[in-house]
Amino acid sequence: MSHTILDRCEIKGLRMTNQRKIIAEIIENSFDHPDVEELYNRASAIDDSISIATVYRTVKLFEESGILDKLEFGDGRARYENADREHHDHLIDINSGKVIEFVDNEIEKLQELIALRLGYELRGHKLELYGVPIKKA
Amino acid sequence: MSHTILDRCEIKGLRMTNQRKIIAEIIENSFDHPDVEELYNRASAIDDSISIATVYRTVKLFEESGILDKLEFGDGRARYENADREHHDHLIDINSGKVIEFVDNEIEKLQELIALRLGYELRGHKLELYGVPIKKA
DNA sequence: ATAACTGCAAACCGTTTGCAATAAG
DNA sequence: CTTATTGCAAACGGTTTGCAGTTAT
Repeated sequence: MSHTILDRCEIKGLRMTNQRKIIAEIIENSFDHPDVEELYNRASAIDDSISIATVYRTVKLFEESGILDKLEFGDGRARYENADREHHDHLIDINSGKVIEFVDNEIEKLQELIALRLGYELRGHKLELYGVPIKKA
Repeated sequence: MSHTILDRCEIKGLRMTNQRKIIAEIIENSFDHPDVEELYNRASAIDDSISIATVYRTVKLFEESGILDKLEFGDGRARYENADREHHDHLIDINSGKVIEFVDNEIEKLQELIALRLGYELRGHKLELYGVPIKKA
């Protein structure tokens, strides 16, 4: 990991307001997977005038700029994580909703093979294999 | 595929109203991936007194009975397909939203290996590898 | 200075639910 | 006949948006 989220925002030329800096820093230092409301709670603890609309607008902007990845775990809430990270997977405990990150070299290799296999077959569209997100195609 | 959706509903002892029969038959004969509103449109064409609330209640009931699988492609709308089908995957065209079904033996084998690998490591909870749904764990 | 950003509150959209009327067994 | 199911419309929860005021550059 070379640059912070803030760094990368500035490199992209995004106008860095106080609110955006706070949100960037919170995500930078969050190793769980807070949804937007939780981000809003954490941001409010630092600056209680921040609005949830701004949190929504900010994570959307950061995602569109390739700075964050949007995660959808099927519970109706979006989560965002730093896009500049080593590849890893997520396990979702269906009972508790808890998200666990993990890396498994064996699985890593298998995913690599799936991506390769798909990349070979696809052309012309940006596609995603449901379940196994493929970076490009 | 041995039994129709209707058959399996009756085996489960579900009370089969006209509305439910219509919805069951529409899903049985849909080889695209209609969302709930599209199911409602197709059902309305057969019986225009059917309400969208009933469609929602019915697909939920069928899913809870293990008759349908719920698919979430991250566009905010749920889709349902017959649970009694050979394993297959879905490709989502990120530009058009179109869903393409496919089977690839090579990928099939790799998924098998991932499931095996995960099943070996997990215990106690029903878990899902984000991206690669695992039937049990 | 001025264009982009913010907070607020209202709107949005997919989904769920309370209720009185209806239909399945 | 009895209980589950329905249609309707209102409510819900996560997210987006119009607007007037504020802030970064």
